[in-house]
Amino acid sequence: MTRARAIAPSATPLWRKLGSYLELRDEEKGFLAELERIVVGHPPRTDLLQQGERYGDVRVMRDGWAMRHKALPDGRRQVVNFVLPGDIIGIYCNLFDVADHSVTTLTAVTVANFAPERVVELFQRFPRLAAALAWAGAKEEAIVAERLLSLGRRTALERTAHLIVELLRRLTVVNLAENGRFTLPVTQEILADALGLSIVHMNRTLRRLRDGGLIEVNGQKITVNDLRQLASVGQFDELYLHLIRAPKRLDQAFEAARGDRDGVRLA
Amino acid sequence: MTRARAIAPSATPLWRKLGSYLELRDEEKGFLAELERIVVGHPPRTDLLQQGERYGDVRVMRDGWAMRHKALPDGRRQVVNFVLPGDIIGIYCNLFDVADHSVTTLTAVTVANFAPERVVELFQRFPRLAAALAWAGAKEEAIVAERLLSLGRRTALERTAHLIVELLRRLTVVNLAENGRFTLPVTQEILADALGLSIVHMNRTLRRLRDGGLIEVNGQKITVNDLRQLASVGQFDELYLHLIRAPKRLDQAFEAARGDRDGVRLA
DNA sequence: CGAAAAGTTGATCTACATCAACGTGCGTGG
DNA sequence: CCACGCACGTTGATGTAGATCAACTTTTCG
Repeated sequence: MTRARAIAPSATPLWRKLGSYLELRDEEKGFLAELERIVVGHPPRTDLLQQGERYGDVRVMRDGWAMRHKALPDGRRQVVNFVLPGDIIGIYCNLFDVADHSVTTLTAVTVANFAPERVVELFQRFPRLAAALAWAGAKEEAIVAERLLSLGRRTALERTAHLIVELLRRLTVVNLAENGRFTLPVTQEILADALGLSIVHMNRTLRRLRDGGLIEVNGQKITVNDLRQLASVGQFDELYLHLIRAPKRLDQAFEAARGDRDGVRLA
Repeated sequence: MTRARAIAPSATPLWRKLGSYLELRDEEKGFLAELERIVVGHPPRTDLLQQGERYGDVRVMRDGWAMRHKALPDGRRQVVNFVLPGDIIGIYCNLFDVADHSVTTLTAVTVANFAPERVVELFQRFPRLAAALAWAGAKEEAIVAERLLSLGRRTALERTAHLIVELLRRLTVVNLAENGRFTLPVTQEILADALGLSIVHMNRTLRRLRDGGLIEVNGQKITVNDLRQLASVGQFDELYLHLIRAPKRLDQAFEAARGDRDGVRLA
């Protein structure tokens, strides 16, 4: 852990993410800025959270990649999801005491830390933010459920194609990919652990996609050459990503509710 | 769908679930009772929600079993989780428009329905309930993540043992199991779809557990004879279930926050 | 520049899938 | 009341996707 410092309030990834669900008000912006006041850097391959240990502060990813993973006693490991800027680590930790998973950085990373009590405060004072966070959580679950479908019912080739398309879509939304090209700061071993494959088979599967001309890989750069075909191989249906077609949807919901409220109560 | 009727407010599974996180206040109880006012019955093997279709009302499971599942275009299917009394279906549906999964009843079922707008109202008026629901959602995600670990890294035998132990633990908490004995209203095909196995291999795997004397099966009744060993085979570590050791934990969190509030704000 | 980490490839093995057949209980209609 | 059909369970034979083992190359990095 390095460099703890205060920063001026400004648009952060979390801010932008929540801002895509609802028009943030000044007091909400202020609260978020305050939550993200303390920023800390961590080098690659550092544990931000360890399975079996107590939760500490809540963390907001500001920059870099991490992975959420679980391990069996004998060392077998499953990567549950990748943590991208704007994602939150351990938001409900005042309720769980011991972590059932680890979070490890993949790149150098900066995260904001705040005390778990602030979450309670947030629920009390900023219901709109609370709803937005709950929504973000639901979206994450949808991604994990889709990965479950992959591991349960897709072949190695399909899984791999699917994951690459998913990452491309997610990264494009946050401007971390363009022209089908993005950085995947991950070894084949980690990829294998995300897809439930052996390293060797992971390697061969990537090779098949490369040989088929669907993707190009050099170093950690991946380029998707034929998105249409890759998505088709992976049976990719982006329903589950719930990318927002009607932005500020939450805003509308809250507006509507405000109108209804007194008329409907205990009807 | 049959029998829509109003019922007198009383302890429902949802009520009991949230009540284990915090001491419900009268107005909170009132609101919950109102949410669950309209109760509807459905026969077994009915879709409560269909992948690809619009969400309708929010539903609270009151009685019976259902499953949450996703399908690939070619028919391959993955059961994501089992839905038990007290679980909520589609709680954030005012935010997603199209369902990325289906929910199908396994037994005859009664569910309560309410309009998605009520969720917004709940966030505005009852922050403690909102937090409790968010927590419940996080617990569900933990279960899905653990299943992901199973499909990715556990063998068929381990997965199966793990799932049986998990169900036993979850059902025991809500008094739906005793002495290691419970009803699993599920065909081997559905079990296979939950564990990412073929029907045939599911059958053989169950047989191995039976032959080993770890479980007994007749009809839909499962009896766990040797929980210790079954848990060991499944590498079961109940961390992820987050069964409550410190009940009313949320209560404490809210109490603490109330004290802090003014002193800390914008410190 | 040297060592460790990561990637690659071939040979072999195996857990699980697929195919095929048959048994069993049960609801329904003749 | 029987029989027919159908859903579900069971078991054996065989096929295969992906694991494991082993060796080697390339890249990374101190």
